[in-house]
This record gives sequence, structure tokens and C-alpha cells, in this order.
Amino acid sequence: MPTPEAGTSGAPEAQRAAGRGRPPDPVKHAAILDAARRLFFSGSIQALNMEAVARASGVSKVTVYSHFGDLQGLIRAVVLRQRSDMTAALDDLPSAQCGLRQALIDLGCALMSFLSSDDYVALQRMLATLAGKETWLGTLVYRDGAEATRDRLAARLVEASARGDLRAHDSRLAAEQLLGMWQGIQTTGLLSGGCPRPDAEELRCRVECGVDVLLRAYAPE
Amino acid sequence: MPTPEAGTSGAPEAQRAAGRGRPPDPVKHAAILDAARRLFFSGSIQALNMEAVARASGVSKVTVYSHFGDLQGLIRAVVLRQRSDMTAALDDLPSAQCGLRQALIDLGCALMSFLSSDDYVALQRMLATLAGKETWLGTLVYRDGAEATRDRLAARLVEASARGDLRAHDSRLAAEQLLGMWQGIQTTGLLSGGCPRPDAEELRCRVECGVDVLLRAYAPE
DNA sequence: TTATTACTGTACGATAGCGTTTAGTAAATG
DNA sequence: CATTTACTAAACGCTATCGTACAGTAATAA
Repeated sequence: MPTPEAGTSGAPEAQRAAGRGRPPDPVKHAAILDAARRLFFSGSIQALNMEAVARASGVSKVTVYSHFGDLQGLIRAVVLRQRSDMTAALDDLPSAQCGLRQALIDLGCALMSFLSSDDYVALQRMLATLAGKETWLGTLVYRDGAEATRDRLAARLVEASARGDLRAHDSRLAAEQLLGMWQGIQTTGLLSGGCPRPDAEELRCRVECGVDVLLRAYAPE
Repeated sequence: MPTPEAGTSGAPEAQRAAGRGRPPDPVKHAAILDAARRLFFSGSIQALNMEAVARASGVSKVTVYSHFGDLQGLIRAVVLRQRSDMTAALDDLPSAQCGLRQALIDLGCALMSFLSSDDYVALQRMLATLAGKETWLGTLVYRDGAEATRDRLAARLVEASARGDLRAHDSRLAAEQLLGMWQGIQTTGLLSGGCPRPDAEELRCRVECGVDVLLRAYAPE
């Protein structure tokens, strides 16, 4: 299973070396992808089918096929696009430096509001649904999402540790613990539809308490 | 949305007041449910369809319909059965009393090995897939699963707090933090197929480190 | 202009799955 | 016995969706 280019919004077809005839219309390409994304995230994966996509994007069905090959290719493209949006959002996480505690809290709040968003939840549901069929998609998103976030957080903890704000510790583990405390059982609940989306207040509280537990547990001796 | 009896393996049909004619065969009922469960957990939800269930359980398709009404009813029955298995497993969690730390570790190990099991992961995937269609299923499993576990764990923390082993704290929050630390980003990874199933060693380490962080953070002053 | 490619709209073939029907057999009660 | 209900096997109708074919139009390069 080669992760094909592991790249951008992905036009597996429609890249005819920019040669002779009429060039493919990038506007249509985007319209299809957008419509697919909308349908994809507007409920179940059932909602995403070729005819509906064609209708919603104001494009002929044949065009959809010629741009994305088949349904699987379209789904792949949607997931990859969502993944790149996601990594972009994670890159935009705040990196203020006004004290370790506040920095962690800011980061946690931004992250948790992202993790509670409908888009993220929908993406996770899709991956859960696709797991077993297109494993590499899940792997990809997991690496660029959860693992990358953990490692980025871990890097901050290492810095803090070097500054003497924290005792020596396994920072990847600690980062994961912090992420876990922030999420608690909420991610599970959101995913299965068992619990409602928390408000900002609730999130802030979770984040602060998690940070405080971590800081106390890893406080320099 | 009345959660119908919220009960056992559920025979919505096939309960004709035990009257006149030939009685329904409970063996077939169980066979259908088992086959459905097998198919349900052997990959995607796609694998669970009426014809396959009938074939796999060695029963006529009509019998499946007469026992479970329709496909939705069958899915419901399977999820409810899995839920009752799950709550049973959670009831069997160890409750040894040889010190708070060891008790938490034992509980954590048992719980994590359950949360990493194929059955649990498959169930979560199903709920994620069904979310938006049969919300109440997700709610049910979430209440009896995650929330119940959190509350049970919280009860132990309250006891420990009363004994003076921990400082005063919000025990539900603390329980959730501990659960979160145990899981880290692993549950996410397992669900999306992004990370492999961890071995017992790995789990034990996670559990112990989580317990230690919690005990240190909430240590009596 | 001509060749080439993109796009449209409609229609088609194929498959899969749901749920029902029918005709007949099997097991229970009165 | 007769009646009632459960079960089987095969077939049917229905709908949804995938993916393709065809005939025609639009845009671009040589």
C-alpha cells in the first residue's frame, strides 16, 4: 500500500502533462471536492455517493469520475484534504511564552476546541468507519494529528525541563498524559454520540485542571 | 426515542405470549445473534447483512426477519448484547485492597486490556458509524461504559480521600483525568487503525505512570 | 483549421441488498 | 383429529448505487 504522494488535495487523474487539448477546470475540481466534503461531513458516509456529489457540485457525473477515478479515490481525496486542513490548524496553535502554565493552558484550550469541533469528530468517525478497508488513511491522519501534537507538546515540556521548570521526565509520556487528561472520556463520548458538545467554560476548566495536575506531579523537587 | 426496555439480548418479536402453535426456537434466536455478532465484528458494518446472517446462522432469511423485525432491529440487538457483555466485564474489574496504588494499578491494567480488545474497538467503531442515525445506542453504551467506569473509579478516590490517602478534590474530574492518562492517544489510534494494539508491558507502564502522576498531584499536603 | 482533450446529459447494464410472497413442512395445543 | 404458529426454500419486486457508453458541445494547442 503505497501512500500515493501522501500529498495535497490530490488529483490522481486530470494531470495530463498540461498538453494538447482543453485543460481540466480546477474550479470544477475544487467544487467537486467541496461538495464531497460537505456531504461527507453532513452525517453518515452514506451521504457521500457519486450522484449526490455530482448534483451538489453542479457537475456531470462523468466529470467526477474523470477527476477522481472512483468513489474510493474521492473519499481518499476528501480525507487527505481534511488532513491537510487539520495539520494547518495544528500549526496555528498558540505559542505564547508568558509562563509555562499559561502557555500550556492556551495551547490546551485551542487544541480542545479543535478536538471538539464537528469537523474533527466527523473525520474521526469516517476513519473509524473506514478502518479495516483503507488502513493507511487512518495511519496517516493519526501520525500527522495525534502523534504530531503529542511530540510538539513534548518538545515544550523538554524546554521547560531544561529551564528547570519541571523535573526530569519522559516528556513524550507526559505529553500524552496531559493530552489524555484534557480529553478524559469526552472524545469517546463525542465520537459515539453519547455526550453533547461541551461549551468553552467546561473545556477551559478541564484544561486548567489537567495542567495543574501535570505541573504538580512533575514539579521540580 | 424510547430505549426499548434497555435490556437484554432483546427479542422484539417472537414473544407471542407462549400460546398455541409451535413455539419459537431459542436456539435459532441465539444462533442468529451469534452469527450477526461475528459478522458485525469481523470488519465493517457492511459485512452485516440479512442474507449473510441467514447463511452464517444456518437459518432461513424469513426466520431472521420474524425474530428481529428488520436490519436495524438486528443491529440494535447486537449492540445491546455487546453492551451487556461489556458491563459484565466492567463489573468483573478487580477490587483488591492491598494499598491504593496497587489497587489502582490492578484496576487500570484490567480496564486497559479491555479497552484495547478487538471487541471493544469494534464496538466503538460501530457506534461511531451509527452516530447520527441511532443516537440513543451511543448514549446508552456511553453511559453504561465510560461514565459508569468513571463514576466507579471516582467512588474509590472518594474512599481514599476519606481515609486521608488523598487530599480533598473533585473525584469525578480526577477519575476522568486518570482514565485519560491511561488511554493517552492510544484509543484514538486504535479506533482509526493508526496504531497497533499495545502489548501488556506497554499497558502496564502506562497504567503505573498514570497512577503515579495522580497520586503525586493529589497527595495529601 | 484540425486534432485533442474536457465537459454535459442521458441512458444503460450490473450488482447488491432489503423486505415480501408463496407454497409447503414441522411442531406445538386443544 | 384440527388449528395455530414456526420454519424452509425459492422466487420476486424494489430501490440504490456503481461505473460505463454514446452523442454532442466547448475550449485549447499545433
